[in-house]
Amino acid sequence: MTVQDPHEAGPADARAAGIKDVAAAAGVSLGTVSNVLNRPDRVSPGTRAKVEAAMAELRFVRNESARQLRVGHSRVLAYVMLDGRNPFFTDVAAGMEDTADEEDLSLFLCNSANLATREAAYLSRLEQQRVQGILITPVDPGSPQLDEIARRGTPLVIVDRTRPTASHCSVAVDDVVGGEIAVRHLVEQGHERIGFVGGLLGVGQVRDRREGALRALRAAGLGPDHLVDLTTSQMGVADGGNAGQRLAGLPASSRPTAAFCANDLLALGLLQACAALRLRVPDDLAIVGYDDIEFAAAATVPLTSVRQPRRRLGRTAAELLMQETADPGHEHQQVTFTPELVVRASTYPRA
Amino acid sequence: MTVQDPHEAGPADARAAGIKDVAAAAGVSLGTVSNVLNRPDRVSPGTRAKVEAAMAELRFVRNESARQLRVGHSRVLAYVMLDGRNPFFTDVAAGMEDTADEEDLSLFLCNSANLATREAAYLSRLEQQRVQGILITPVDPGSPQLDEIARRGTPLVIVDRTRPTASHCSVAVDDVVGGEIAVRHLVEQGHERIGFVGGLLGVGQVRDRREGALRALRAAGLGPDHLVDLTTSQMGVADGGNAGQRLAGLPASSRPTAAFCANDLLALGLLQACAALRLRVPDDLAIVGYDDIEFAAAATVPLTSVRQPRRRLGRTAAELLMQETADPGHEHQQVTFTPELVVRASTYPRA
DNA sequence: CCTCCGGATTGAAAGGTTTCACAAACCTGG
DNA sequence: CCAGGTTTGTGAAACCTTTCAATCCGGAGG
Repeated sequence: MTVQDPHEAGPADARAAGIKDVAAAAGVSLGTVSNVLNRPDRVSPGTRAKVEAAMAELRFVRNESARQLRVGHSRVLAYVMLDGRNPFFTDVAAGMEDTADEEDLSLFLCNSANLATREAAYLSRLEQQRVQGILITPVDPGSPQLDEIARRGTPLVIVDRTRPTASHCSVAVDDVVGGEIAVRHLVEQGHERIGFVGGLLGVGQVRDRREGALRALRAAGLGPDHLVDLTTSQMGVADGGNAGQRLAGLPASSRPTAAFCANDLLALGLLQACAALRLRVPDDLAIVGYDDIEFAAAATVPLTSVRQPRRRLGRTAAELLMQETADPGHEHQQVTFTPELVVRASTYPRA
Repeated sequence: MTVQDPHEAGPADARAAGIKDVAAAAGVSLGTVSNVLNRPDRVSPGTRAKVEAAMAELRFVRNESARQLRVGHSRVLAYVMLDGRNPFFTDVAAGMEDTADEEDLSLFLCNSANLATREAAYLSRLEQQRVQGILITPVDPGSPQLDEIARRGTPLVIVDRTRPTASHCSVAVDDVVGGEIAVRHLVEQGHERIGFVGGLLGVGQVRDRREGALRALRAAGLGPDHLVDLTTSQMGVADGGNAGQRLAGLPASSRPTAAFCANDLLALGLLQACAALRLRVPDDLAIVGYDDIEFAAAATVPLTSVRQPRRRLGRTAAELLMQETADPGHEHQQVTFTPELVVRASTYPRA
């Protein structure tokens, strides 16, 4: 076990040790060192120990590029997320991490921040890196770049979006059902005039939720005129507050007794506005949000909300990706989850 | 520009085209194709066009592993963050992305989720990948793994933590000052008995904030007995609510008129408890939080909070990393930012 | 017409690992 | 003591790109 330079070589180590140096130091061949790395069971305990000692001594760090060049693919998965600052996506990512851990893969997160150019740059870089697979919540689900990547052989799964053609696996949550259970709950509480607070969210997620709301009303024998639209330009807290102002300004005869918000930020803003306007929640106005973000439960009046199985969404997406990796010729699957309602104080039964 | 297989080869393309195939298709040499890729100015417009056409035709995707093997380093930066679900870290990451964009590098995010083993796995994988540099908010800033990585030559910058020895660059925010400005503000509002709500946050961040609080009291001629400790086990919303219960239970003579919380989640929990306990904020209890997360401003009573320059923190960390990459022999720098107070309704002047 | 020059292009080496066919050493049981 | 089998170790080829010294070519200057 002789080592070229046993003294703690200066800060600038001559050159990082490779498998070759380890082999020399341990007095074995290249192939043996490689075996220690990849099939330890094929090498006798004695030599294995020698090799491992040499690796430690030389501070050997395996060169992943070389390995990858040889074997053709890497041990990493990537999730290109739409908005890294939105807790929804980080929760989805947490689910993917669960699966990645099990498979002993690394998950790298890329944040496109809703910028098509940045998304494109990430995708291209990931493809060049020959990552094992890509998970993505795309800025534009219709982008041809997604097809090209899949065609060239990198497995790709679409998350929280769907596309007309079944050219990829995808996982999503049924937004129509989400809207339906939210409003059905309100109807069951005796509400008959319901405000819908929502803006223009990409790809008709808002539209679907509204559609579900209408369906629930219809099931209760109530027409579409029982849904009062309070349209917002964005989907932030401020927009919810704004909608609250407008709602409070309606004549008592046409003012809703309950509101269904297309996401929790809107709902929180609405809640805040109610406090300012001296409207009691849920007595004067019941509120249902969407997403069940952490702060929904922590609001001054804990918020009833439609919960999406975020973590499971991520888990399933990653599992689909694994399937596709294992069998490139498989049938693409479109998995749809059903959301559930979490009832809290903001819709407790009216007195 | 002849191509082996011009018909849209079936879904299973024989084998991905390499630089060699492109060269053949374009009727030029390997080196020329490489030049088109790396020094387009060295090749005549005519041939360049030919080569580019061939690349498009063959759907050439550069093999990053091979490139990297040759040149020795990659074009990616990584941020190993402590908790991907905490908006603080994702904001820091956004700042890093700014810098990475400018340098035309990719930033990959890794979430250690506060798990030392997962962090170790990511670090080791990143080192094997020969990433250009690592940014990290470590689970344990004292971990020797960090030193080893730096010693072996991968630039590494510590984010939002400091360590005793100056063996790395680091960026952090001055928590003592943060505590000081928070409590000074409360003292200026006339409060003389102040509750400190905080748990055991890693590496004495909580300790520093408390230290700053004491300093502010001292500066106002008030002794340490004017700080009432409400210690929590964790730092979540529930813990804040819990602290609120205890606070409300104190005899009027010793009950604080204001509370300084070590983070905004605690503050929001406390706020919520106050509503339930019929304590008016800020009249009966003024509240200052820490971090100024998005929901601080959106709370029912908007929260006064200590804001850290998150994005700038990330930006600066990445810049430091760039410096270290450019000049490996440079002096490590410890950059410290100063937080600022954002005053909102939860501490408006008492009537 | 020859030389020389500079820009464009070429060809081969190098980079670190994995893989695989093969050799060596060892063991088992007859 | 040997045949045959198993376990361990070897060495060279292959993966795809970049780099750089060398070559080629067309034209300017003599």
